[in-house]
Amino acid sequence: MEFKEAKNKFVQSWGALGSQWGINKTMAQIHALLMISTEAVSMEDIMEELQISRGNASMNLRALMDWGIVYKEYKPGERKEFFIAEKDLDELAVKIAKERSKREIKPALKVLKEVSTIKTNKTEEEKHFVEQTGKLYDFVLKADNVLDKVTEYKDNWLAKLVIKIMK
Amino acid sequence: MEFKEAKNKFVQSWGALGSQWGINKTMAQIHALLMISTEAVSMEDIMEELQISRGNASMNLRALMDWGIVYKEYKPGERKEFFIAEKDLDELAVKIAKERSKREIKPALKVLKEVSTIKTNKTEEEKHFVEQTGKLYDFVLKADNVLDKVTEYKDNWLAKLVIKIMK
DNA sequence: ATAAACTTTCATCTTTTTTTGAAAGTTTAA
DNA sequence: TTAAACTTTCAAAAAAAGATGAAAGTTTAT
Repeated sequence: MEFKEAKNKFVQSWGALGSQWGINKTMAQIHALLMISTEAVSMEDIMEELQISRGNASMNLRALMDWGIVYKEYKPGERKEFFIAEKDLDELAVKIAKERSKREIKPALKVLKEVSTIKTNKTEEEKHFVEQTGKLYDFVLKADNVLDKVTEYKDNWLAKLVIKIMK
Repeated sequence: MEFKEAKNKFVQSWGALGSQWGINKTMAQIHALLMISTEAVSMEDIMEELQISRGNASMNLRALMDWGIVYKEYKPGERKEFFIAEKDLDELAVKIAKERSKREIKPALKVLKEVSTIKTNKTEEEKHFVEQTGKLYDFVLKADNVLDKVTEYKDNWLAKLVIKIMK
């Protein structure tokens, strides 16, 4: 396999993986592109490489920056903006974990807490509902705490976790 | 909040959470419905409760069974099929972890291995590509191994993990 | 074997998500 | 200022994903 083919395969696959996890394909592709680039890339080049429109590139780059995993960079003398990805994988994992916790897990926990604490549990059905959603709350809360710990460890959390879990 | 409202809120929220993680909304809603049901539910009742068509119910129930988190149940005397969810959360997590590993992580690893082992790394650009995708391969491989361990522990893996990680 | 009671399939329709591109907005240099 | 060089916004178009429902398929009881 030659370089260009490999590069393309990587970008496409990363995009496909992203969409299976609720991340827009183009966003994941841009991220992939930046991950393997040695230097900051201009919007023009991203558009060219992925064959996407200016608007699309702009919006997805903004989203990546909102996630805190892509940064703007200015080159002296150059008027246009360049983009660079967070390349440290531990840092990347932490950022993503933090963000998904904030955006999705926390709101879900809020709902689970609300619905699992209704007072009117007379029937079997209602008792079971309260019990089941309560268990779910505990479970999701624990899982979220693991994400927090990941954030805390920060450097090489995965390696540390692997060592611990492997006993 | 009364029971019916809480139930509806839970089903809707679970559906929304699902779609943020690449799981079709209706599939997640059916799963939510079955999770909180004391007894097996017929397709008819699912259609009625979620206001969806027969075809939709059929296809999503099939998908849930493919994931191994919903089972068919036959009631004596009754001709129609009833459905019941895996209610043990540890078991549920294990099933999902296993399935996503098989369907998504493993294929991604295959691609990462392929592209990170191309031989023609002459330029800086190519060297960096090989290095970066190689790191990604190691990282994803380790993360996937954690999923395997989760499967191995099976009972109360999350609690055990929490204890270990909290030191 | 027949028919009633169900379930599955899939071409087509609907909804949601993503993309486009041109106008509006912003920044910089002169 | 003005205008060139860029970026952002957003209404409209396109693409992708999901839902429908009726016909085909299956199972069971008689």
